[in-house]
Amino acid sequence: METEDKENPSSEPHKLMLKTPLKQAATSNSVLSEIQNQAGSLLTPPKLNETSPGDPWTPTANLKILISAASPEIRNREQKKRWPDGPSEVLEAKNYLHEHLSGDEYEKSQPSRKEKSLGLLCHKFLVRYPNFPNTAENNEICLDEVSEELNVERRRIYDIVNVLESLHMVSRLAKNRYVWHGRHNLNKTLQTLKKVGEENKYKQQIQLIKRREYEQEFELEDEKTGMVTTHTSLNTDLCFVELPGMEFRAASVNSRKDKSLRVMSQKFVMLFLVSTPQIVSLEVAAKILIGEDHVEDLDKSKFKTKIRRLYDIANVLSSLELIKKVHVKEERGRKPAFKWIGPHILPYTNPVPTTTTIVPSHSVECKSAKEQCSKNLFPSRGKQSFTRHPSLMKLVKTIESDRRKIHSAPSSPTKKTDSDPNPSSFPSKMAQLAAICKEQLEEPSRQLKKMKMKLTQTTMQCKLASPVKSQAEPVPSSSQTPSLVEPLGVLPVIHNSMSPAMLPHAYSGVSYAVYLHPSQGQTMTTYSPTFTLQCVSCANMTGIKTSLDANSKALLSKTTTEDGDSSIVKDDAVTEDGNFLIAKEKEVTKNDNISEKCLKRSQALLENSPIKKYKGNEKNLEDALVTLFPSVYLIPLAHCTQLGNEAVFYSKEKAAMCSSEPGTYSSSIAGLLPVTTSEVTAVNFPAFHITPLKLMVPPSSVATVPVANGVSFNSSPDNPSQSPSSSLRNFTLQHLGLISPGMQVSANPILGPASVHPETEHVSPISENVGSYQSPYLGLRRNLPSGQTGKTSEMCQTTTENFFRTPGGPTKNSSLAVSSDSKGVDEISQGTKFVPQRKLEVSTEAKL
DNA sequence: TATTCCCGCCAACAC
DNA sequence: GTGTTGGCGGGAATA
Repeated sequence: METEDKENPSSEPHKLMLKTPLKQAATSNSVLSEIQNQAGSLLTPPKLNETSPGDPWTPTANLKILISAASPEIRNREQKKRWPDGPSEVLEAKNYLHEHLSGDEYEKSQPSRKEKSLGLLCHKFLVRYPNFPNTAENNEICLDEVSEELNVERRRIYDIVNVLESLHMVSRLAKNRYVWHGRHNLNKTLQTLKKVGEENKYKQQIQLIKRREYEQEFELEDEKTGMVTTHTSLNTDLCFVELPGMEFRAASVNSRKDKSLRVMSQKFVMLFLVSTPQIVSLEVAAKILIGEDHVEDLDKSKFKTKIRRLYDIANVLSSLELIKKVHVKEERGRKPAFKWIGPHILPYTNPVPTTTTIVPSHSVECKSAKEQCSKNLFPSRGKQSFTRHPSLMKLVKTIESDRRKIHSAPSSPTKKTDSDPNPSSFPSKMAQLAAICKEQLEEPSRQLKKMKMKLTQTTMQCKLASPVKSQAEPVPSSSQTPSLVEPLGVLPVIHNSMSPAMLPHAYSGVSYAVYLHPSQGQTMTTYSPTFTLQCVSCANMTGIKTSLDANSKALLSKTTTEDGDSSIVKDDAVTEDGNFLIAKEKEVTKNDNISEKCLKRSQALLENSPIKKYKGNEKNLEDALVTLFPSVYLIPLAHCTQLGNEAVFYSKEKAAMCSSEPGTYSSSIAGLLPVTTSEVTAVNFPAFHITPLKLMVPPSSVATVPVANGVSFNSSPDNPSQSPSSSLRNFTLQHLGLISPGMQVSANPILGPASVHPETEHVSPISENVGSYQSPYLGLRRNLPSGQTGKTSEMCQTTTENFFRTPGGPTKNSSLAVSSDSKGVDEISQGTKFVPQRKLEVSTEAKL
């Protein structure tokens, strides 16, 4: 039963005409469709119901259309009517008419697939409406009308509208009627989607899938099919994400939402927003979407169907210029993928009192910011418009709570920092950690006073060296000099990879807060033993294993642009709507010259490690995902203080960019501050020689203080032998004063030799201290209940993201400079790079 | 051959 | 019962 025939009588002839075997007729229709569209719906039946009995699709009507299109009068009239900014459109129509009416070609040519593609149709659809419509005006959309004007089945309009609705560019008013919102809500929607995507750990899912793919490539006997297995699905079962005032009113919202195109679209977008680089292959997306739809039902046909739908969605998103098609080349061939070209959304960066963002107060801010999402999802004013999945409700509640606390002025960490540089004013947990550090280092309380002084000093230095400016500066190579800040000169400092904004402060002897970003738990940044800075989660061995695997996959899946750039970081930091920073997607690519054998070998080593026993324990894997805290940030406290009022923070993006630098060997998706061995020694741990090291560790990251270089940093994934127990042991021993802080009990018999970085030979003992120093916290972290920490991690995410945003906003340019300028490290480390990867090539193709 | 995705059947749902 | 909505998959066009 084709209901369209019933509900849209006038379309029936059209439909029949389309079905006609006569090529010419079909061509005419197609051309007419184009003409109608490009000319601004020249015929524009007011409404389908009001369409004149004279069917527009009769030959006579077609002729009228052509005449109308060619007539300036009619065109102008219609243009005024429908195209406020239509001159260009009229020109297009002219060209189109000229192109199609001046010859026989168009009659001979068939309407190609492209002409009828959903993407083009969506483009036509979008052209009809302004990006930012005047909300005061009537922006209603009649689907019948649109389908009529665009000369397509209404079914196709549904496809478009569903995707647009998923982005809240339209919302349903009533049957057959929608209201056009344009891009007014787009950023907010993307922001929300990103948050929800993070909450649902899509990033981890992607990595899990990639990891399994990788394992399959190496013929792990346990793997049977290429399909996603249950452990790849975190079973979040997302429902449609709403925005206030845009509650969904679709008829089938309750029954079909699970497989709804709009929900799929949202999930698809989430994948882009949470992944780094923001390239998502259809295969991975399909697996994830299927996974959430109960993987047990998965079969080939389901997969194919999902792929089809993803194509539909992707075409619309492409028309919206949010994504573009690329191809990911792998060993096995080319895979279709899409790359996010829309705004880079930094979740919940909407104007927040700057005084609330510097130091994350663990108990308050770190309850995190789902509230924003929640408020977006569910306006407090009204009732929910449709049944929502319980899990979503749960999520929303948490979000609401988090947001409330983020915006809670009294808990503002910045305030404390600004008003009182005294470390004692930090949140209690931070203070405790700092105290632990002090104790471990056998540094008396005088260090605090010293730190105060240095903070003050650094504040002045910060004023001299604008963080924003410095961020924008290219990072000098190893010879980089701390321009405005006097290096303490305690230890040699090599800045081949450090953020320029941080360097001066680093040299200034500023105390650094070591922060591990909880939101990047899956993005273990190192696999190579030679990583100079490694992020560690020793919460448990499972965590290590999982993160290692995930990271290896992340590395493997690093994409390289078609031109073969091995390190590309783009930054087009802009602001949009003044609401939040939008940075162009950063593409961080890894070196291509690392053989997979190395990876395999490393994995084999891993397999031999005690971690192996966890393999196959899917539950553990999932749990581990929650407990990973791989990213590290070194935050000059003075810097933070200084920048607090400027609402500029160190961003994980920045860190991630830095991490892309060869010298860091870090995953592009990891947030870390790339430092060389020397940097770590001299700068990042001034506490050992200069100022107290202050650990600002959110509750979720309590135990993770991963700062070290290759060898000394032996609790990293590349050192599987460094078990949590080892870390705990070291910490305990050190804490009890049984061993010195610089001592490290554990050894790395497995990867140790391979992990020797050329520079590590010159590593001072302090570096080693660093390595051992962090272990205690890893141990502490391990003691935390995984569930609790995982949740806390999430809750802290938003706050920490804000907090650690790079001064001056996204400053990936500087990172780009870093990449290009840091040849020293590159050269140094090249020989020992141990970055496993599966080379992926991304080639862009202009879809339309 | 693989990828892409148009097309329309037809079922769920609302009225 | 009628109309709306949209999941779904065949299969053709395209690469």
